[in-house]
Amino acid sequence: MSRVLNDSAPVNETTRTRVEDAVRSLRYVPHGAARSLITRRTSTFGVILPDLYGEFFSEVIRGLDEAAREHGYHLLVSSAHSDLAEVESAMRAMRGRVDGLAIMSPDLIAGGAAIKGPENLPIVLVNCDIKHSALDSVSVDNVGGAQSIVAHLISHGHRRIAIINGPERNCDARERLRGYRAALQDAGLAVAAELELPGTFTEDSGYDAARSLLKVRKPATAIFAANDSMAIGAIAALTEAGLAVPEDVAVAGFDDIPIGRYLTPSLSSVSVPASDIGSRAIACLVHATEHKNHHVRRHELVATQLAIRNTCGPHDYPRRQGAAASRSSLNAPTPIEAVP
Amino acid sequence: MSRVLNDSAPVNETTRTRVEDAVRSLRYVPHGAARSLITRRTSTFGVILPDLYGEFFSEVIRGLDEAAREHGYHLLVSSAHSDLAEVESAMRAMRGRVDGLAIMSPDLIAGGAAIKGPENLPIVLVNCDIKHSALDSVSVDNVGGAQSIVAHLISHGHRRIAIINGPERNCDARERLRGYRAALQDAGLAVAAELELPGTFTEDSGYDAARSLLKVRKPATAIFAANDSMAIGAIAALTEAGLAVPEDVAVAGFDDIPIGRYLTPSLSSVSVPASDIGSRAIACLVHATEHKNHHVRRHELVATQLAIRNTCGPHDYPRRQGAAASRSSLNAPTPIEAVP
DNA sequence: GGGGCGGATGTAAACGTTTTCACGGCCAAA
DNA sequence: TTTGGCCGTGAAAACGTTTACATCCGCCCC
Repeated sequence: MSRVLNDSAPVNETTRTRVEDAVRSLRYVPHGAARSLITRRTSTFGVILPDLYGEFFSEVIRGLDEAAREHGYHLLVSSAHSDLAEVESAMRAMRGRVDGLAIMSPDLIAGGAAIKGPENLPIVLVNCDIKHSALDSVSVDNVGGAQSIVAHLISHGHRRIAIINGPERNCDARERLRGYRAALQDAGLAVAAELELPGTFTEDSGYDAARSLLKVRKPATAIFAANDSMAIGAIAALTEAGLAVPEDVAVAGFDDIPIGRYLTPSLSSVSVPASDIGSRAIACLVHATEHKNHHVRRHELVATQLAIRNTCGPHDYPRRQGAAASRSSLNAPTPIEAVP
Repeated sequence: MSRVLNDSAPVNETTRTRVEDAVRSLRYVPHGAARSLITRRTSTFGVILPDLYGEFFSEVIRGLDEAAREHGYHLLVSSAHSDLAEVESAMRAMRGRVDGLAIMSPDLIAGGAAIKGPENLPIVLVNCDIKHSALDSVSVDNVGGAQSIVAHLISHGHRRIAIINGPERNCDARERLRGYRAALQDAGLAVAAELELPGTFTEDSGYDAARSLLKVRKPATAIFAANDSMAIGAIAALTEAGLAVPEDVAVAGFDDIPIGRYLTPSLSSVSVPASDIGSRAIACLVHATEHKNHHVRRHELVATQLAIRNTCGPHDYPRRQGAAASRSSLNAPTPIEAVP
């Protein structure tokens, strides 16, 4: 009987034990779908992912997962959705199976604008471009992160700083470009078109971009790559061309992938707390379901941190903390510096 | 009407369009739970994960996810389950929400033996210890992989080869130890207790193990670490002690984590096709559901590959393929060699 | 012209829960 | 003694689908 299982009503002690015995002997387990049908809640949040999720997304998923478990929810994942139609089809498939939806789709053009829940299903946009007023959102502070690290390069004395950009339609890439430009303007430096190179977030595209950058008349003394993979490719191209990093050209990336600290020289980058993104997305959904989706929408921006290492030059920049005593360069993660 | 949506019966063209119009105008979306209830299928597989899933597990999940999508299934994940009680509680929570279950729990002691589905729910054990006859299983060929790479070290002329082992209760660790011993015995070498060091799969434990190994009277000339993290820690301890890798001591790991190829010297290891594990687990579940769980059980072993790089010594071992022309050491993954 | 048949559609049962309602005791208060 | 409320329990409705069944109509064939 449901009353003993859920403590939903007072029940006599003798019948309680009688029911419990029966439950045990029949190996009875309540049926989730049937319960969801009448209860109108599933204790499950849906997650819609882009095609290829690498390190970053799997960290986000971990954050989602941990926070979901903490709040007593499960996760129903559905991946490989690059365009709006696919996302909508996935949303349709999840109707009646989830209490809320986290959509991660950084490549979606104006994705948030067109997304519409079937009824009043709570939806949180994770790392999507549009701050859609009807939907919650959690995003990385790409602008701030890019701006900080470019400012850091500027503080090293660099005046000609190039950027290797990400895909045009990717919102992260667009925002990092904005941050780059903002940092230049803050320092009174001109934005030069020949120093803004296209890229596709792949190592190869970083390599190609750096090579084409070497052909510019007045070469840059520093390169900001919009992600770490491209930074790694760029460094390969530079060293191949006989240039030393960071002595001849400084390099900085974005994402702070784990590999970065093991490279020689170790890669300066912008660290984004990926799992925090996931947990904050879940927090949004929990809050939304508690208010039956009648709540004021939130647009959260999670702060990045500078991960200053060796590819951006000697450490004349004031450090927040001294270098930790370490056993070897191999397993000595560079201390991370908070963005001011 | 369900007939037009599912094409389950012939329906007149005019009524079909009439229904379709209504569906569109009412923004109607079928309710998953209700459908599952009557259909007795959910198009969803459950995945039960251990607490902290790193690189390896997130790759497995990707494999699961891709294969599931390919077969028209979703994934319901539930993590943080280190003991049997927790796993069973998770299984209970999934009753009626999934058509099958993939359980990954390498730390479970004899886990498979006690696991029992509520009804006849298809279950596949992923990387668990016991080959339980009533349940399908997909596991890494830890024994074969360890045996291969230790044999490789032996082929380099090493006679005293140490192992840094993983946690006692971890089945991967136990099997890798077995493979290590088998390789030694195949080569007529004695198994020495002082060369088998405990570890916990962490970088620190590898560091500690290598340090204690240096105190042995007749030190080893090669170290096989049961995973890459410990290998990295061990290398740190060796270089700190003034020993050169691989000249003084050769080192090999297991897992082939991406960082390995970026280290200097790059880390020799055993590559396990993590995402294949996931897709084969899904294949098992699909096969099981198609046969209503009345099928002969499978116990699949996925083969590993040797990833021979620089920490195990000069390449006098016959290579299957020549070194690929590469731009730089940074982005030149060492070609992977198939296990014979 | 009637019976049978097949295509199209309406109807009702079923899935396994939760929740609401009603009922029967029982005790306290009037 | 009657009335009202409370506790415990059984019965029934509801959730939103699918499926099996029944109905109806038009048609062909005997």
